[in-house]
Amino acid sequence: MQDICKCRVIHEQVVEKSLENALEDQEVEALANLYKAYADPSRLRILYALERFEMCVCDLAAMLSISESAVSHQLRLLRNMRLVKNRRDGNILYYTLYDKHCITLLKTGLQHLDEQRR
Amino acid sequence: MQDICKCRVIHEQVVEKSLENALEDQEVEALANLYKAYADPSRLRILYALERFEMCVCDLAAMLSISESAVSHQLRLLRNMRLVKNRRDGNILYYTLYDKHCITLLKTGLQHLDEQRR
DNA sequence: TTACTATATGAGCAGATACTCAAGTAGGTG
DNA sequence: CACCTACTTGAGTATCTGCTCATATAGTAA
Repeated sequence: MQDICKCRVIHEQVVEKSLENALEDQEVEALANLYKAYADPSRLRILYALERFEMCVCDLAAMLSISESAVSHQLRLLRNMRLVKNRRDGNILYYTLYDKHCITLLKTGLQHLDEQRR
Repeated sequence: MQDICKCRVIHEQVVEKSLENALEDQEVEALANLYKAYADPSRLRILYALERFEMCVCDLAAMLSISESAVSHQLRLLRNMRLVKNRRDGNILYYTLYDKHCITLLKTGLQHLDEQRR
């Protein structure tokens, strides 16, 4: 009567066990943010290109056919996520992947698509 | 003069080569959509739980503490992306992962976070 | 048939996201 | 110093997203 919970649970044990095993809030949040970083065509192209070449902002803008400002905004996000880093040479900033395992998730995604196509 | 392109390209060769090597529009789009499917805490929890248990909509709703309608919307997205499937038993729909490699991308993400923590 | 259960679906809305534009900053050059 | 270049940043905006609510549908049971 005073139980406000409207959940009608059909398989209570399953729900309990999955709650025991569930990821922590913080971890799920961080994981979702990681995927969000990859969940945009422009950012995917940036990461994919930076695997092969060190590039500056205007190079990336030319490659993507979008404004340098737009690229810069995306790079900030990727920087905050520690997926890319930059080094300064004069007044040009050269961007590269933060480290090698940044590309692992991208390749796993491509593989997933490839396997799904069959 | 009649060249409308405003791109000032500093490293023309790099831009050319990355364009040659670039992913196709369709492929990038599909890849971004795949990551989008994983880029939400509720969906991540659903996928993570379904790796271990077959669950119905109201079980998932109870587990996530969100409405069954919300779960159903998310499941539709995951179904469309071929990440989950269902089987009917009476009037209960039991959801499972579409196949084993649906969880590969999730585990790769978790590994990424783990390596980044160091 | 009617009534019920489990789920799906469409409309609507608040918040997030990806861009543009304008202004700002850091380093180089005259 | 002034001025330029390469880039960053904040505000504004159109679109997208994830939810709620109300309604619809598929199967069960009487």
